[in-house]
Amino acid sequence: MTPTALSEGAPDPVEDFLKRRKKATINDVASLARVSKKTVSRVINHSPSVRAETRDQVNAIIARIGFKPDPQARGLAFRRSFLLGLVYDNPNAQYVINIQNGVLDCIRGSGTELVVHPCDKTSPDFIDEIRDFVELQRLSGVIVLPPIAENRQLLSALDDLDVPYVRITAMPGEENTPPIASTQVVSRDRMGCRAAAEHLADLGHSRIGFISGPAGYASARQRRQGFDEGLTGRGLTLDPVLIVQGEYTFESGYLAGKALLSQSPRPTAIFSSNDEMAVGVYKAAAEQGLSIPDDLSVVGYDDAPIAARVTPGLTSVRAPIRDMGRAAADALIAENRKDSTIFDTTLIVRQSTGPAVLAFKP
Amino acid sequence: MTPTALSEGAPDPVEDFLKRRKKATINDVASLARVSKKTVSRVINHSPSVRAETRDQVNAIIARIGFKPDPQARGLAFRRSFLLGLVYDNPNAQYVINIQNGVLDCIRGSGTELVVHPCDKTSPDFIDEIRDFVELQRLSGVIVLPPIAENRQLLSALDDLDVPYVRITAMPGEENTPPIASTQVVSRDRMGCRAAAEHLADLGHSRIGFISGPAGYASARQRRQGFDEGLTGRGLTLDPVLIVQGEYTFESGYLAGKALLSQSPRPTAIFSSNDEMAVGVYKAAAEQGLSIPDDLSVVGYDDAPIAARVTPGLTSVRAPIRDMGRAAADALIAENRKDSTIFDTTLIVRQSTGPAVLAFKP
DNA sequence: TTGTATGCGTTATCAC
DNA sequence: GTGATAACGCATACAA
Repeated sequence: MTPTALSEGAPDPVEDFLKRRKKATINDVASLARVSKKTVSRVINHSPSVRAETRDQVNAIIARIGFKPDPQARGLAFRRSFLLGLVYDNPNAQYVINIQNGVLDCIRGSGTELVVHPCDKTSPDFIDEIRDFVELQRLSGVIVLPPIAENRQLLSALDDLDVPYVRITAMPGEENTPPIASTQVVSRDRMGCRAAAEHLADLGHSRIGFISGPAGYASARQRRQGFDEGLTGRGLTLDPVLIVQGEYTFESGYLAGKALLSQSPRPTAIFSSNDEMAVGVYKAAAEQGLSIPDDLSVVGYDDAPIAARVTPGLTSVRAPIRDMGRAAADALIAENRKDSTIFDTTLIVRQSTGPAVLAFKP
Repeated sequence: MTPTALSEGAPDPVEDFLKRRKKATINDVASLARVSKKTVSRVINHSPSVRAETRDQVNAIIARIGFKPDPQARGLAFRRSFLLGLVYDNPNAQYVINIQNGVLDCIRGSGTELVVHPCDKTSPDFIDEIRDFVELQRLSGVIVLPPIAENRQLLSALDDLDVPYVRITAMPGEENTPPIASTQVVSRDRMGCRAAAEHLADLGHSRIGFISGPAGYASARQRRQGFDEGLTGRGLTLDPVLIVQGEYTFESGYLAGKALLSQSPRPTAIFSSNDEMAVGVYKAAAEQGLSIPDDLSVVGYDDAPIAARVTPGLTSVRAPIRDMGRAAADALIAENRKDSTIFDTTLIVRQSTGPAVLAFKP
């Protein structure tokens, strides 16, 4: 039925309403559609127990007056908001925004919005602060990033709040011992590091430096383990003298690189547990007049934007971080909640790695 | 008064309540404090018309049972949420997260949370989409980033919504012609670029390449203008042949650098309108066997993390981006709403710039 | 200074 | 299948 087909004398109540230019509420829809609020509510929430005819009629009104349910009122009644929370204490801005972009990819147009909430894991009321955030905002889901995704206190607090949450981690299962039983989005850090080790071994390197991540980080453990496995597979082992602990920062990578390169004989290759530190190694190498990859091969982890920008391009292990963010959000938004998702990591070979024979001048 | 001091026979109603382990509401506070909901509400909202005695008594109960007003219910009644929106369509992840971190610095502990909402300025319903977001979430404030902070359609849409909003821009006032009259957080892009030009001129450079930002970007115009001013002050001018337009991306910087360096005589210095492109110039220079700064001086803009990480360190103009994010949030949160804030930019000299005399071998 | 009744916009209960 | 009424948790208008 077209509105203009109505008798000219009686003005269309819908047109009448539109002239008022007021934000439409469920009441307006109800009265214009000549049904009760509850019926409108049923239509909004796709309740099956509405006659098709009624439903279409209500939907027509909704479309005409441009009604959108108020998330706050809806949330109040539902006892939950339509917000996802991103909780992290991670100094790597690039990592955080990659995840964030993935999450945003997923929720775009879904009616759910993303609230970002960094925190300070060294604060005494770190847990309470997050608990308040989640509880107060009545989040419909929470995404937790490493390293606090490995914090058992936090996890059990989230369990208590019984809010759906997803952890992003580097090791499947490991920290999921009871009572923690959350969904995980996992990257196979070991896999890519194994490939990195094999790549270096195949280039003839045997004197290889290793810059690890900070103690207590699952990613640091996994990368170390993967690298070990790769070397072992090639009949090599990591010389304890050539292992330096870094902090995932540029500065720590620089210092570690300096320390490694001052040894005699010096390593012909260095694996750095992230790109940030790898670029620190670049600086250390430049200071010593060493050229990459001729005098020294370098491999990083993350395949951060900087890896493709430095000269020479940095060979690095890529994890599909944005995809992981997307998967995390999807696990929280999707109807049928998924189990954990696991992502492979792959070695991206650029120009920072070359044959050991060139570098071997003791 | 200590609770335990009460008569042992009559159990403390507060203790009684705490045993129930239910989330406290304003009703609980009211009944335990033996006042009406309204009085509790007054205390929460710091109404002056509450007797100090009553206030303290209510606050005591609030503290004991750990009551926190529900933002959703509060928002519903207030007709606004306690959320700030960050709206942007900016490919520079580092920039976005810097702003974001500044905003988060400011709102931490304020009870306000940040909702990030990227958008697509090329989409046909770009404006509508943002309007819906702001209206539906009843945001208490919006922060708009460049380049869409210069989009008049968007600005007037925000004006219509009469939501407090702050724009982050590179040029004070310019695009604030009526009816737009929003608060601005401004960086003096020209200032730093003027300094960059002077720096290069003082090093003896006169054949200087200039890589601009994309057409239509206020920042691109301002940086160009500042650089011009700086050269003019030193009796130099920009050779049109040595001006190439970039897109603020690494790739576009690489191509622009390649084009500039293929000229004969080639420039002895290149100013790039952001760091991303400047690093592209590094790559182009390396390919041509040119060493920085001996054969070529390079200056960037942003002082992004990468500027300090590449070798040699990139001389770059620094804008206090995080501070600007903080200022933007502050303008929206603070009691007495501020006017626009303007931030200076400064030249950070590193190792990528040197005397022209060395580079001058035509 | 304090309380009562009512509204904010939606959903849940339980009738019909 | 549909509707009247009471939540949801808090704020405002108006009295007292």
